[in-house]
Amino acid sequence: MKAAVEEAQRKLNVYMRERGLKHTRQRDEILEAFFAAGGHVSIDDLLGQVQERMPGVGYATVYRTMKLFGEAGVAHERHFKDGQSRYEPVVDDEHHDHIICTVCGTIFEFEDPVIEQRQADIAAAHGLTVEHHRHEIYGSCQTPSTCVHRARAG
Amino acid sequence: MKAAVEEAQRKLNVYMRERGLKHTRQRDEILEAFFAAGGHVSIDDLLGQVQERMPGVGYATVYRTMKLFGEAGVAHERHFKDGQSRYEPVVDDEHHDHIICTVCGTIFEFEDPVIEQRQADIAAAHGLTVEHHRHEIYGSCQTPSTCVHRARAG
DNA sequence: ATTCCTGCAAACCTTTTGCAGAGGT
DNA sequence: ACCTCTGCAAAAGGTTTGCAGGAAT
Repeated sequence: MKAAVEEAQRKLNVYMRERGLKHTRQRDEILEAFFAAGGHVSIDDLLGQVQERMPGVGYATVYRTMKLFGEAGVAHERHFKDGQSRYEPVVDDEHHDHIICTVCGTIFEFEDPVIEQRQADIAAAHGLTVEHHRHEIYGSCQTPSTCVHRARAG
Repeated sequence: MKAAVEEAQRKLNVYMRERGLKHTRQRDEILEAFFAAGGHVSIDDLLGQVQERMPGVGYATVYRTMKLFGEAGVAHERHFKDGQSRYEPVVDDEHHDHIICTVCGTIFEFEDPVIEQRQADIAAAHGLTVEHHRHEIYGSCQTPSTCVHRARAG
Protein backbone atom coordinates (compact mmCIF):
# COMPACT_ATOMS: atom_id res chain seq x y z
CA MET A 1 0.00 0.00 0.00
CA LYS A 2 1.30 3.40 -1.08
CA ALA A 3 1.82 5.86 1.69
CA ALA A 4 -1.17 8.12 2.09
CA VAL A 5 1.14 11.06 2.40
CA GLU A 6 2.11 10.80 -1.26
CA GLU A 7 -1.45 10.92 -2.37
CA ALA A 8 -1.93 13.96 -0.17
CA GLN A 9 1.16 15.59 -1.55
CA ARG A 10 -0.12 15.30 -5.07
CA LYS A 11 -3.52 16.63 -4.16
CA LEU A 12 -1.98 19.49 -2.30
CA ASN A 13 0.39 20.35 -5.10
CA VAL A 14 -2.43 20.51 -7.58
CA TYR A 15 -4.41 22.73 -5.29
CA MET A 16 -1.50 25.05 -4.71
CA ARG A 17 -0.43 25.26 -8.30
CA GLU A 18 -3.97 26.10 -9.34
CA ARG A 19 -3.92 29.20 -7.24
CA GLY A 20 -0.32 30.21 -7.36
CA LEU A 21 0.48 29.23 -3.80
CA LYS A 22 4.01 28.36 -2.92
CA HIS A 23 5.82 25.28 -1.87
CA THR A 24 7.78 25.81 1.31
CA ARG A 25 9.83 23.75 3.69
CA GLN A 26 7.38 24.52 6.50
CA ARG A 27 4.46 23.11 4.57
CA ASP A 28 6.45 20.01 3.77
CA GLU A 29 7.37 19.42 7.34
CA ILE A 30 3.90 20.00 8.61
CA LEU A 31 2.40 17.67 6.05
CA GLU A 32 4.85 14.99 6.97
CA ALA A 33 4.33 15.40 10.69
CA PHE A 34 0.60 15.37 10.14
CA PHE A 35 0.59 12.07 8.32
CA ALA A 36 3.21 10.53 10.57
CA ALA A 37 1.01 11.22 13.57
CA GLY A 38 -1.84 9.22 12.12
CA GLY A 39 -4.81 11.21 13.25
CA HIS A 40 -6.48 13.43 15.81
CA VAL A 41 -3.48 15.65 16.16
CA SER A 42 -3.75 19.01 17.81
CA ILE A 43 -1.92 22.13 16.70
CA ASP A 44 0.36 21.72 19.68
CA ASP A 45 1.22 18.17 18.73
CA LEU A 46 2.09 19.24 15.23
CA LEU A 47 4.05 22.26 16.32
CA GLY A 48 6.05 20.11 18.70
CA GLN A 49 6.90 17.61 15.97
CA VAL A 50 7.78 20.23 13.42
CA GLN A 51 9.91 22.24 15.81
CA GLU A 52 12.17 19.27 16.34
CA ARG A 53 13.28 19.71 12.77
CA MET A 54 12.67 23.42 12.33
CA PRO A 55 12.98 25.21 15.66
CA GLY A 56 11.84 28.61 14.47
CA VAL A 57 8.33 27.63 13.39
CA GLY A 58 5.48 29.32 15.23
CA TYR A 59 1.84 28.66 15.91
CA ALA A 60 0.59 30.98 13.19
CA THR A 61 2.26 28.97 10.49
CA VAL A 62 0.82 25.72 11.71
CA TYR A 63 -2.63 27.20 11.98
CA ARG A 64 -2.44 28.71 8.54
CA THR A 65 -1.05 25.56 7.06
CA MET A 66 -3.68 23.30 8.54
CA LYS A 67 -6.33 25.62 7.28
CA LEU A 68 -4.75 25.35 3.85
CA PHE A 69 -4.71 21.57 4.11
CA GLY A 70 -8.36 21.71 4.98
CA GLU A 71 -9.17 23.76 1.91
CA ALA A 72 -7.08 21.49 -0.25
CA GLY A 73 -9.08 18.52 0.98
CA VAL A 74 -6.12 16.89 2.63
CA ALA A 75 -7.02 17.38 6.28
CA HIS A 76 -10.26 17.46 8.15
CA GLU A 77 -10.80 19.54 11.24
CA ARG A 78 -12.60 18.03 14.19
CA HIS A 79 -13.73 19.41 17.51
CA PHE A 80 -13.91 17.37 20.65
CA LYS A 81 -14.55 18.55 24.15
CA ASP A 82 -11.11 19.75 25.08
CA GLY A 83 -11.47 23.06 23.29
CA GLN A 84 -8.70 22.37 20.82
CA SER A 85 -9.09 21.67 17.15
CA ARG A 86 -7.79 18.34 16.02
CA TYR A 87 -7.06 17.19 12.53
CA GLU A 88 -7.24 13.94 10.70
CA PRO A 89 -6.16 12.92 7.23
CA VAL A 90 -8.83 12.79 4.55
CA VAL A 91 -8.81 9.44 2.83
CA ASP A 92 -10.03 9.77 -0.72
CA ASP A 93 -12.90 8.25 -2.63
CA GLU A 94 -13.65 5.94 0.14
CA HIS A 95 -15.94 7.27 2.75
CA HIS A 96 -16.06 4.53 5.22
CA ASP A 97 -17.38 4.93 8.68
CA HIS A 98 -16.15 3.53 11.92
CA ILE A 99 -17.31 1.09 14.48
CA ILE A 100 -15.26 1.15 17.61
CA CYS A 101 -15.03 -1.42 20.37
CA THR A 102 -15.16 0.43 23.67
CA VAL A 103 -13.52 -2.50 25.43
CA CYS A 104 -10.36 -2.96 23.45
CA GLY A 105 -10.34 0.08 21.21
CA THR A 106 -10.33 -1.84 17.96
CA ILE A 107 -11.61 0.23 15.09
CA PHE A 108 -13.43 -1.46 12.23
CA GLU A 109 -14.55 0.23 9.09
CA PHE A 110 -17.89 -0.22 7.45
CA GLU A 111 -19.88 1.15 4.61
CA ASP A 112 -23.55 0.54 4.22
CA PRO A 113 -25.53 1.46 1.13
CA VAL A 114 -28.80 1.40 3.02
CA ILE A 115 -27.54 3.95 5.49
CA GLU A 116 -26.06 6.06 2.72
CA GLN A 117 -29.39 6.13 0.98
CA ARG A 118 -31.29 7.03 4.11
CA GLN A 119 -28.89 9.85 4.73
CA ALA A 120 -29.51 11.27 1.31
CA ASP A 121 -33.25 11.00 1.84
CA ILE A 122 -33.15 12.64 5.20
CA ALA A 123 -31.00 15.45 3.89
CA ALA A 124 -33.35 15.94 0.96
CA ALA A 125 -36.29 16.13 3.35
CA HIS A 126 -34.59 19.12 4.90
CA GLY A 127 -33.72 20.63 1.56
CA LEU A 128 -30.05 19.73 1.63
CA THR A 129 -27.65 17.74 -0.48
CA VAL A 130 -25.19 15.62 1.44
CA GLU A 131 -21.60 16.76 1.20
CA HIS A 132 -20.06 14.51 3.73
CA HIS A 133 -20.88 12.84 6.98
CA ARG A 134 -19.42 11.36 10.08
CA HIS A 135 -20.77 8.21 11.55
CA GLU A 136 -19.23 6.41 14.46
CA ILE A 137 -20.75 3.51 16.27
CA TYR A 138 -19.44 2.65 19.70
CA GLY A 139 -20.13 -0.75 21.14
CA SER A 140 -18.68 -3.55 23.15
CA CYS A 141 -18.41 -7.26 23.08
CA GLN A 142 -19.32 -8.98 26.31
CA THR A 143 -16.71 -8.25 28.92
CA PRO A 144 -13.13 -7.14 28.80
CA SER A 145 -11.95 -10.64 29.62
CA THR A 146 -13.88 -12.24 26.81
CA CYS A 147 -13.32 -9.49 24.30
CA VAL A 148 -12.99 -11.17 20.96
CA HIS A 149 -11.07 -8.34 19.46
CA ARG A 150 -8.44 -7.97 22.07
CA ALA A 151 -6.06 -10.31 20.30
CA ARG A 152 -5.84 -8.11 17.28
CA ALA A 153 -6.00 -4.77 19.04
CA GLY A 154 -2.94 -2.55 18.90
CA MET B 1 -46.95 15.42 26.50
CA LYS B 2 -45.34 16.52 29.74
CA ALA B 3 -42.84 19.30 29.39
CA ALA B 4 -39.31 17.97 29.33
CA VAL B 5 -38.34 20.86 31.53
CA GLU B 6 -40.20 19.36 34.46
CA GLU B 7 -38.35 16.11 34.16
CA ALA B 8 -35.12 18.07 34.05
CA GLN B 9 -36.12 20.13 37.04
CA ARG B 10 -36.63 17.04 39.13
CA LYS B 11 -33.36 15.54 38.03
CA LEU B 12 -31.55 18.76 38.73
CA ASN B 13 -33.15 19.20 42.13
CA VAL B 14 -32.09 15.74 43.18
CA TYR B 15 -28.56 16.40 42.02
CA MET B 16 -28.36 19.70 43.83
CA ARG B 17 -29.91 18.48 47.05
CA GLU B 18 -27.48 15.58 47.14
CA ARG B 19 -24.57 17.94 47.28
CA GLY B 20 -25.99 20.88 49.14
CA LEU B 21 -26.15 23.19 46.15
CA LYS B 22 -28.61 26.01 46.14
CA HIS B 23 -31.68 26.83 44.20
CA THR B 24 -31.53 30.31 42.71
CA ARG B 25 -33.56 32.44 40.42
CA GLN B 26 -30.73 32.52 37.87
CA ARG B 27 -30.62 28.77 37.62
CA ASP B 28 -34.35 28.67 37.17
CA GLU B 29 -34.30 31.20 34.41
CA ILE B 30 -31.43 29.56 32.62
CA LEU B 31 -33.06 26.16 32.79
CA GLU B 32 -36.25 27.57 31.41
CA ALA B 33 -34.54 29.46 28.62
CA PHE B 34 -32.52 26.38 27.82
CA PHE B 35 -35.54 24.18 27.36
CA ALA B 36 -37.58 26.87 25.68
CA ALA B 37 -34.89 27.23 23.05
CA GLY B 38 -35.20 23.61 22.10
CA GLY B 39 -31.59 22.75 21.47
CA HIS B 40 -28.19 23.65 20.15
CA VAL B 41 -28.13 26.88 22.05
CA SER B 42 -24.95 28.78 22.52
CA ILE B 43 -24.03 30.61 25.67
CA ASP B 44 -24.79 33.85 23.90
CA ASP B 45 -28.25 32.68 22.94
CA LEU B 46 -28.97 31.74 26.51
CA LEU B 47 -27.56 34.88 27.97
CA GLY B 48 -29.66 36.94 25.59
CA GLN B 49 -32.83 35.14 26.59
CA VAL B 50 -32.12 35.25 30.27
CA GLN B 51 -31.17 38.90 30.26
CA GLU B 52 -34.59 39.81 28.94
CA ARG B 53 -35.97 38.74 32.29
CA MET B 54 -32.94 39.37 34.47
CA PRO B 55 -30.83 42.16 33.01
CA GLY B 56 -27.95 41.84 35.43
CA VAL B 57 -26.92 38.28 34.58
CA GLY B 58 -23.44 37.83 33.16
CA TYR B 59 -21.60 35.27 31.12
CA ALA B 60 -19.93 33.65 34.06
CA THR B 61 -23.20 32.63 35.59
CA VAL B 62 -24.43 31.09 32.39
CA TYR B 63 -21.19 29.20 31.86
CA ARG B 64 -21.17 27.94 35.41
CA THR B 65 -24.79 26.99 35.26
CA MET B 66 -24.51 25.08 32.01
CA LYS B 67 -21.56 23.22 33.42
CA LEU B 68 -23.70 22.34 36.39
CA PHE B 69 -26.50 21.18 34.12
CA GLY B 70 -24.01 19.01 32.34
CA GLU B 71 -22.86 17.39 35.56
CA ALA B 72 -26.44 16.88 36.62
CA GLY B 73 -27.14 15.05 33.39
CA VAL B 74 -29.64 17.62 32.18
CA ALA B 75 -27.65 19.20 29.39
CA HIS B 76 -25.15 17.87 26.94
CA GLU B 77 -22.32 19.95 25.58
CA ARG B 78 -21.49 19.68 21.92
CA HIS B 79 -18.86 21.19 19.71
CA PHE B 80 -19.41 21.99 16.11
CA LYS B 81 -17.12 23.96 13.87
CA ASP B 82 -17.99 27.47 14.88
CA GLY B 83 -15.80 27.49 17.95
CA GLN B 84 -18.63 27.92 20.40
CA SER B 85 -19.99 25.35 22.77
CA ARG B 86 -23.58 24.49 22.20
CA TYR B 87 -25.92 22.68 24.52
CA GLU B 88 -28.82 20.41 24.03
CA PRO B 89 -31.24 18.91 26.51
CA VAL B 90 -30.59 15.35 27.50
CA VAL B 91 -33.74 13.48 26.75
CA ASP B 92 -33.76 10.11 28.36
CA ASP B 93 -34.08 6.99 26.27
CA GLU B 94 -34.14 8.97 23.08
CA HIS B 95 -31.19 10.15 21.13
CA HIS B 96 -31.11 12.01 17.89
CA ASP B 97 -28.47 12.76 15.34
CA HIS B 98 -27.64 15.92 13.47
CA ILE B 99 -27.79 17.25 9.99
CA ILE B 100 -25.96 20.49 9.49
CA CYS B 101 -26.23 23.01 6.68
CA THR B 102 -22.73 24.02 5.68
CA VAL B 103 -24.02 27.21 4.12
CA CYS B 104 -25.93 28.81 6.95
CA GLY B 105 -25.01 26.63 9.90
CA THR B 106 -28.54 25.59 10.71
CA ILE B 107 -28.61 22.37 12.69
CA PHE B 108 -31.51 19.96 12.32
CA GLU B 109 -32.06 16.81 14.27
CA PHE B 110 -33.14 13.51 12.90
CA GLU B 111 -33.71 10.04 14.10
CA ASP B 112 -34.16 7.17 11.73
CA PRO B 113 -35.23 3.70 12.78
CA VAL B 114 -33.88 2.16 9.61
CA ILE B 115 -30.44 3.52 10.29
CA GLU B 116 -30.66 2.48 13.93
CA GLN B 117 -31.46 -1.04 12.88
CA ARG B 118 -28.65 -1.20 10.36
CA GLN B 119 -26.25 0.01 12.96
CA ALA B 120 -27.25 -2.76 15.30
CA ASP B 121 -26.86 -5.30 12.52
CA ILE B 122 -23.48 -4.03 11.48
CA ALA B 123 -22.28 -4.03 15.05
CA ALA B 124 -23.55 -7.55 15.54
CA ALA B 125 -21.70 -8.66 12.43
CA HIS B 126 -18.52 -7.54 14.15
CA GLY B 127 -19.49 -9.15 17.41
CA LEU B 128 -20.43 -5.94 19.19
CA THR B 129 -23.48 -4.50 20.86
CA VAL B 130 -24.13 -0.84 20.21
CA GLU B 131 -23.66 1.41 23.19
CA HIS B 132 -23.94 4.77 21.53
CA HIS B 133 -23.12 6.44 18.30
CA ARG B 134 -22.44 9.73 16.69
CA HIS B 135 -23.85 10.56 13.33
CA GLU B 136 -23.56 13.92 11.65
CA ILE B 137 -24.54 14.69 8.11
CA TYR B 138 -23.15 17.82 6.50
CA GLY B 139 -24.80 19.21 3.44
CA SER B 140 -25.86 22.35 1.71
CA CYS B 141 -28.78 23.81 -0.09
CA GLN B 142 -27.91 25.43 -3.39
CA THR B 143 -25.97 28.62 -2.83
CA PRO B 144 -25.56 30.95 0.07
CA SER B 145 -27.88 33.48 -1.54
CA THR B 146 -30.65 31.00 -2.05
CA CYS B 147 -30.14 29.15 1.18
CA VAL B 148 -33.58 28.15 2.38
CA HIS B 149 -32.52 27.99 5.99
CA ARG B 150 -30.90 31.33 6.25
CA ALA B 151 -34.15 32.97 7.30
CA ARG B 152 -34.38 30.93 10.43
CA ALA B 153 -30.71 30.80 11.22
CA GLY B 154 -29.51 32.88 14.13
C1' DA C 1 -24.49 31.83 60.83
C1' DT C 2 -22.86 29.25 57.36
C1' DT C 3 -22.11 28.10 52.88
C1' DC C 4 -22.99 28.64 48.32
C1' DC C 5 -23.87 32.02 44.27
C1' DT C 6 -23.47 35.96 41.67
C1' DG C 7 -21.43 39.71 38.94
C1' DC C 8 -17.61 42.02 37.70
C1' DA C 9 -13.18 42.14 35.89
C1' DA C 10 -9.07 40.08 35.03
C1' DA C 11 -6.83 36.02 33.51
C1' DC C 12 -6.43 32.26 30.38
C1' DC C 13 -6.32 29.63 26.14
C1' DT C 14 -6.92 28.92 21.49
C1' DT C 15 -7.09 30.99 17.11
C1' DT C 16 -6.64 35.00 13.92
C1' DT C 17 -4.53 39.03 12.00
C1' DG C 18 -1.17 43.01 10.72
C1' DC C 19 3.15 43.83 9.46
C1' DA C 20 7.98 43.86 7.86
C1' DG C 21 11.22 40.98 6.18
C1' DA C 22 12.46 36.32 4.01
C1' DG C 23 11.60 33.13 0.51
C1' DG C 24 9.53 30.88 -3.67
C1' DT C 25 8.24 31.46 -8.60
C1' DA D 1 10.63 41.59 -9.93
C1' DC D 2 6.57 39.98 -8.10
C1' DC D 3 3.74 38.10 -4.88
C1' DT D 4 3.35 34.74 -1.28
C1' DC D 5 4.82 33.01 3.16
C1' DT D 6 6.84 33.31 7.60
C1' DG D 7 7.52 34.72 12.39
C1' DC D 8 6.61 37.75 15.72
C1' DA D 9 3.59 40.10 18.54
C1' DA D 10 -0.72 42.00 19.22
C1' DA D 11 -5.63 41.28 18.83
C1' DA D 12 -9.64 38.72 18.98
C1' DG D 13 -12.87 35.42 20.41
C1' DG D 14 -14.52 32.04 23.90
C1' DT D 15 -14.19 30.23 28.58
C1' DT D 16 -12.49 30.19 33.39
C1' DT D 17 -11.29 32.09 37.79
C1' DG D 18 -10.57 35.28 42.07
C1' DC D 19 -12.85 38.06 44.84
C1' DA D 20 -16.19 40.80 47.64
C1' DG D 21 -20.83 41.32 48.33
C1' DG D 22 -25.56 39.01 48.12
C1' DA D 23 -28.69 35.19 48.56
C1' DA D 24 -30.28 30.55 50.01
C1' DT D 25 -30.38 27.16 53.55
